[in-house]
Amino acid sequence: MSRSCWLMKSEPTTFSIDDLAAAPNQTTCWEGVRNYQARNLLRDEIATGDRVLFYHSACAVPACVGTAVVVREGYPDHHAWDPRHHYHDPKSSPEKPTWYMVDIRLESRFDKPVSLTEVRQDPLLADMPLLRKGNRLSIQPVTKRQFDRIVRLGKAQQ
DNA sequence: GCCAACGTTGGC
DNA sequence: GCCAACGTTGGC
Repeated sequence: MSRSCWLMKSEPTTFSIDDLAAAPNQTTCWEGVRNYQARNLLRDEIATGDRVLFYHSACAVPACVGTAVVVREGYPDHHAWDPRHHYHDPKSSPEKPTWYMVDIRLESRFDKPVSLTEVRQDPLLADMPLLRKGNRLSIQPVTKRQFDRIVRLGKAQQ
């Protein structure tokens, strides 16, 4: 039973890896996913102990900036039930939750960001879903090999 | 700010 | 079930 690897996107203006580092226990719930494909991953696939590449999207330099570990498996995103919450969704209820989230804890911040450009230039990373045209999925599967490669590229000394 | 790609909604 | 309209994502 090996741990799976994932890439999770976040807009740094909304929630950056610095925000994760500053959070209590350097842990956060990955709230606000409102896409069914990503929801299915959160609910059914992502397990405690899985590794996560933390990716900054929609910013000046889109890049992988660190890693995290899943510390709590999929559970209902209760923010969807709160009418005053930004992520409110009337479709979802405590009886029949539509949306799920996991908790992740910071594992490492890279010495240097591994930019999208750098990922694109690396032949070992050519198959990453991140590079597929039009791909907007905010949670993506990553192979162990791809994960390890990016972690290596994020180190100051290689 | 632009725009391509994609997901969702809703009329029919 | 089809598909046009609309909203969102995210690189550039």
